[in-house]
Amino acid sequence: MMQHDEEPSANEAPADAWVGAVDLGKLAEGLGFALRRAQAAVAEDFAARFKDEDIRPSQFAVLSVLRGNPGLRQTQVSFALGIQRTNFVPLIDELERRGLAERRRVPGDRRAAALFLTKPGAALLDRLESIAHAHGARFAARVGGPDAFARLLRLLGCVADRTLDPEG
Amino acid sequence: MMQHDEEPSANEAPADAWVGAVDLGKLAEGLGFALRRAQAAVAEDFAARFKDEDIRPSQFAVLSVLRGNPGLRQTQVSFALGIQRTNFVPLIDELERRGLAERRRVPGDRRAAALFLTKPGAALLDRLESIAHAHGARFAARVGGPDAFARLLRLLGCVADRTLDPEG
DNA sequence: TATTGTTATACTCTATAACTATA
DNA sequence: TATAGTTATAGAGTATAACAATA
Repeated sequence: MMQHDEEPSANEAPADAWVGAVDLGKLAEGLGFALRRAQAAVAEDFAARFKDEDIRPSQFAVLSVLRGNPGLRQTQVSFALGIQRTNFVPLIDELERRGLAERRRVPGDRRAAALFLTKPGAALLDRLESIAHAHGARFAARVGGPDAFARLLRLLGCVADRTLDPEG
Repeated sequence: MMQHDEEPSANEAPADAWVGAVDLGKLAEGLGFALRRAQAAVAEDFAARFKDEDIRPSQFAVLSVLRGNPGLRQTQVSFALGIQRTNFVPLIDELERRGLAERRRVPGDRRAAALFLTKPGAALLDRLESIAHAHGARFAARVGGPDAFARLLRLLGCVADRTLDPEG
C-alpha cells in the first residue's frame, strides 16, 4: 500500500504509478499549465532551501530591490515588483518589525515613505543571495546548463513583455 | 493627470515612467521572479479571452483531462493536475452543477467516483480550445515564433522534472 | 489498516473600495 | 483634484486534520 519516504501526511497523493499514465491532451501544449508546474517545482525548492531563514519570495524580492535602490518610495518598490501598494503595506510592515528594512520620512513630501535596507537586512540579504545561487544552480542543471538557463530566462522575459505583441 | 485608457480603478499604478528605472539587481537573474511575471502576463491574457465563458484555468484543465481520460477517478484527475483531492471537491462540484461534467458510481468500488464529460461539457471544451489556440499564438509570437515557443515549453518541462536532478 | 470522497478550517496571495493627510 | 500610504474586506488558491463509508 504505497509508502512514501517522506511526507507523513494523511492526505498524501496516492500511488505515483498511474499519474504518468494520464493523457493530458492539449493541456500539455498550454503555456499556463507548463508555467504552473514549473513554478510549483521552483517554489518547492525555494521553501526547502530558505526554511531556516523564514523568508518568503516576496520579502526576498523587496530586500533585493532595496539594496540596488535605497530610498525608493513604497509605491515605487511595490509596483516594480508587481505587488499592489495596498498589499505591500503588511509586507514592508513585517520587514520593518523584524528590523530588516525601515521607512524614513522624506523631506520634500510629508506623505511619502522612503525605504532602506538596515544593516541586519543587508547581512541577511547576503546570506539569502548565497542560498539563491545554489537554488538557481539546481534549475540550471535541470534544463541542461547555464546557456539553456539563460535562454529560458530570456524567453520568459519575452512572455511577460507586452511590447512584443504584433500591434505594438 | 496620468490617465490610463482602461482600468477606472482608484488603486491603479502610478506613472509607468519610473518603474522601468528601478534596478532589479540579482532579482532579474531569478527563475522564480521570471516565472511570476510570465505567469501574470499569461493569466491576464487568459482572463481577458475567457471572460465570456466564465471558466478558470483549473476548470479548463479538468475538462481537458476528462476528454482524454473518461471514467478516471476523482483522485486520479486531481493529482494529475497537481491539485489536492480535498481542494478538488468544490471544483468538480461546480462543473457538475453547471452540467459540464458528471460523477458516476463505479461498479467495482462503491467508494469511488468516476468522472465524465457531459455533452454540453464537450461542446464548451471545443470552444475553449479554439480560444486557447489564439491565446497560445499570442505568446508564440511574443517569444519569436512556434519554434521558440516549443523550446520554451520543453525548458519549462525540464524545470518541473525532478528526475533531471544530479542525484537522480 | 488503508483508501475514497468529504467537511471544516486556516493561511497566503490577490483584488477593490474607501479613508487620511498631504500635495 | 490628485497622490502616498493606509485600512478593511472579499475572493481565490493552497494546506492540514479528521470523519464516514468502503475496501
